[in-house]
Amino acid sequence: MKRLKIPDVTVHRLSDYARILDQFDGEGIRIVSSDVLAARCGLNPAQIRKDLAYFGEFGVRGVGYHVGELKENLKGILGVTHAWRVALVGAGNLGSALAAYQGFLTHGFIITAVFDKYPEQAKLPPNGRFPKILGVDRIKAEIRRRGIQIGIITVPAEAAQGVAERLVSAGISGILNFAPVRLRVPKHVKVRNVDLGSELESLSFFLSKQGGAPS
Amino acid sequence: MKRLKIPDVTVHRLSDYARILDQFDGEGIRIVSSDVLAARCGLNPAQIRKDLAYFGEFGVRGVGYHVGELKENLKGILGVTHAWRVALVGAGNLGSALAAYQGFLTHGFIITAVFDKYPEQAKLPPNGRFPKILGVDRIKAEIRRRGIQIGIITVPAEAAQGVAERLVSAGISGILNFAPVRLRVPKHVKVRNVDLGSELESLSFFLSKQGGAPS
DNA sequence: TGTTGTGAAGTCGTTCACAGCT
DNA sequence: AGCTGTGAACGACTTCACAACA
Repeated sequence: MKRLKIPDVTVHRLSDYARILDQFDGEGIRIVSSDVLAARCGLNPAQIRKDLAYFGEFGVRGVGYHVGELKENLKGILGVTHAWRVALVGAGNLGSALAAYQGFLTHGFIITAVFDKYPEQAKLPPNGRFPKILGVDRIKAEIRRRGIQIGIITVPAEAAQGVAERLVSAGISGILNFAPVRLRVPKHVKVRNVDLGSELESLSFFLSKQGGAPS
Repeated sequence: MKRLKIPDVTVHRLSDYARILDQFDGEGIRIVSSDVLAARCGLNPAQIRKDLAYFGEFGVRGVGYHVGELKENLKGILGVTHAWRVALVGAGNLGSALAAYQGFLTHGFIITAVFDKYPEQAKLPPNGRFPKILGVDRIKAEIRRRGIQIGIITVPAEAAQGVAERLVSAGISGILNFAPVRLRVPKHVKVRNVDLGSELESLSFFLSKQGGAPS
């Protein structure tokens, strides 16, 4: 086992592996080879072995990997053996949807607080299982009080940097940012950007090249 | 101007450049150097020059780039000089929010049709500006009739592959996929995946390494 | 025998450094 | 003099190919 910087792409693939192993597990498959796993991910088998090699030796030569065992190992590596508490800032359309979106729960992330600049005006999630929406001025206090570790930013671009600073000063060091801006944060803070506009523009680019010009 | 394969990362950066040039434009800045632009993006200046060099020579040596001109050029390259018509499949929490989300419009993407397996049960967007939700069985006919070019998939993982196939058979060749599965599509079809769970797991990984273990 | 784990080779994207223009 | 455009150097990630081994 080596102590190296892990490439971002590797971490993302680890997520994929874990999800696919879950499926195999559900199908009653006990052992997989890197070949089979690679086919399911659309990757080269050596890629998988190299990714895993960053963290140890999980396979059995001549046999393959034990599905359940590898899955548990991956969960441990990803840090999702226990749930993380998440704060969501910006309860507009997108933010409210994420708060209501079940998808996160299965991955071990619990939205524990929701903040908005105008808590009264915020669009409420369709069901009532979510915490009351609080003003952004309460970010620092509530995040500390509730032991929240991850922040999701779904405010307009202009407000994103300010929110990021509040989150950081509240002690958060992981941010999932949906605003189309590059946040400036201390280097101990990890930011992942999700820019839906940019994703669509990327599709637009490829479609244009193929002659499928827009209306 | 060369005819090469453009790296995906380059296309994404072009989006960034276009957005930042828009900001400069708004600030009344007429000329930028690759240095200034790079600083704003957090990149190396040579990176920007290389990215642009895939498509032509847009700058003036000894001077820099004309903001408005470069911006228009980038929009042309990205294919966003005219609006694209988009279909959204899956009107659950996430899908409804995207339908209601204004962010796309500014980028020149118009959600022209929304489909769901159970159109009556689907959560309606908060405002009434959006098309009636149609059954997934009408995908092919409606997409063709309305000349839709891009599909967004926000259905559960199990349903995503089937939806992708319907979209492709309707003639769509660009898909933005929010379901956590690798879609199998013909190679003329471009798929961009947005996996929110995986993004959070990636944050989880980095937080765990830093000792900020979850609850 | 079959499949892992891994050094070496290969590929692709980034950064350097400077020639070429304005 | 200053900044772009670009070949060459570099670095990072991927794939190959095979030794190690159950």
